[in-house]
Amino acid sequence: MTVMQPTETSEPLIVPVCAIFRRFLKKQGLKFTPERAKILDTTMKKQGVFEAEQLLHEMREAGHRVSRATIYRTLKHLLEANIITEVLIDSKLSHFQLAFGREQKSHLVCAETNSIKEFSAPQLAEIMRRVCAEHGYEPVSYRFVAYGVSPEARVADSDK
Amino acid sequence: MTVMQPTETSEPLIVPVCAIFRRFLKKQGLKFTPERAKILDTTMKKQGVFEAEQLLHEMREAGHRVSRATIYRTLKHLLEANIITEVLIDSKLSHFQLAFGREQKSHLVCAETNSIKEFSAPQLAEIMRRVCAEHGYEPVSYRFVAYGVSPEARVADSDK
DNA sequence: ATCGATGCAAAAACTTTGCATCGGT
DNA sequence: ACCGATGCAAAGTTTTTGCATCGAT
Repeated sequence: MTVMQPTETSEPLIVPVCAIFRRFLKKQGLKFTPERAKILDTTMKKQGVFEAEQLLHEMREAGHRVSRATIYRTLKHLLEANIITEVLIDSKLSHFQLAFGREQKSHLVCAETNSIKEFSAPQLAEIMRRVCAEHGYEPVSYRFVAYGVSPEARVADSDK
Repeated sequence: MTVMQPTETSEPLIVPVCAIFRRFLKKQGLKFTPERAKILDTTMKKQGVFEAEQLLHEMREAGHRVSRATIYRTLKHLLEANIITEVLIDSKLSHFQLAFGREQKSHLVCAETNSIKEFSAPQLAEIMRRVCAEHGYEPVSYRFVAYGVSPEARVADSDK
């Protein structure tokens, strides 16, 4: 699957996410291990969406010895800690993206090629807050994916 | 994926979805079989989101002999025909919901209990159209899920 | 010294596919 | 009659789990 980079580069994180994660773990009575540190580290360098297996392979190529089980287990904690979020791109694969200390990114997916573009729309957070308020919920996060047919796909279509 | 705008009615379905499906199948050179009819039928009676396995078990309990393979294959066609859409509720499971001839429904998910509430927000379609326009995409559909902590979950929390 | 974490491999959960046969069009 | 559809079981993918050992606090 192709992932296009966001057009606007997001500035480096000011927030020490690592400290946030440690605090989260401690609060849950969990431990901060070198494996978790390495996974968080690799995750923080990610642009756009990524998958668990992808992360595993990248880490192994980088020479880090981490098991598949630990990747999955840590990803769950990062999700719980709201450091990453999950996005629905297509069926059956879990796609993650960084969330903490960043503006929430939404995705524009080409309905034909499945290519992914990121975008931001502050209105979305607004809608989340409003809907939560209407139901007495405490807002946490949201996910928005727009599907459309890209110009490239339309060109390809007319070739047929 | 084929393009089909959601209509903006929340009224009961006037459109004979069955005919829509038949037309879709014919256009693709596919056949309308009794199994597909039964699956569509069961699907149309669904409220809220559902899973493939769930559908399979319900159909079997109702005495319909349909194979798991056919369920999955048909669900794909219903997705293609934009009669159902897919929503991300939590990891790893594909959740579907009726889409055709209905206002697009979004979901408010409790971050603690995973309970799901539906809601509508016309602004979302607006955002989809705007983002698509900005990128030269032809709008197809969108998905929005808001996560928050429900009042019930907060009560349960304070019990601890 | 605890008790959670890790790695591994096995298991589970979900989805797809090959193949022989059946049945819409 | 053709060619797609079905059911079944096997295979494929992605994710989880049991268990013995390790290591953070």
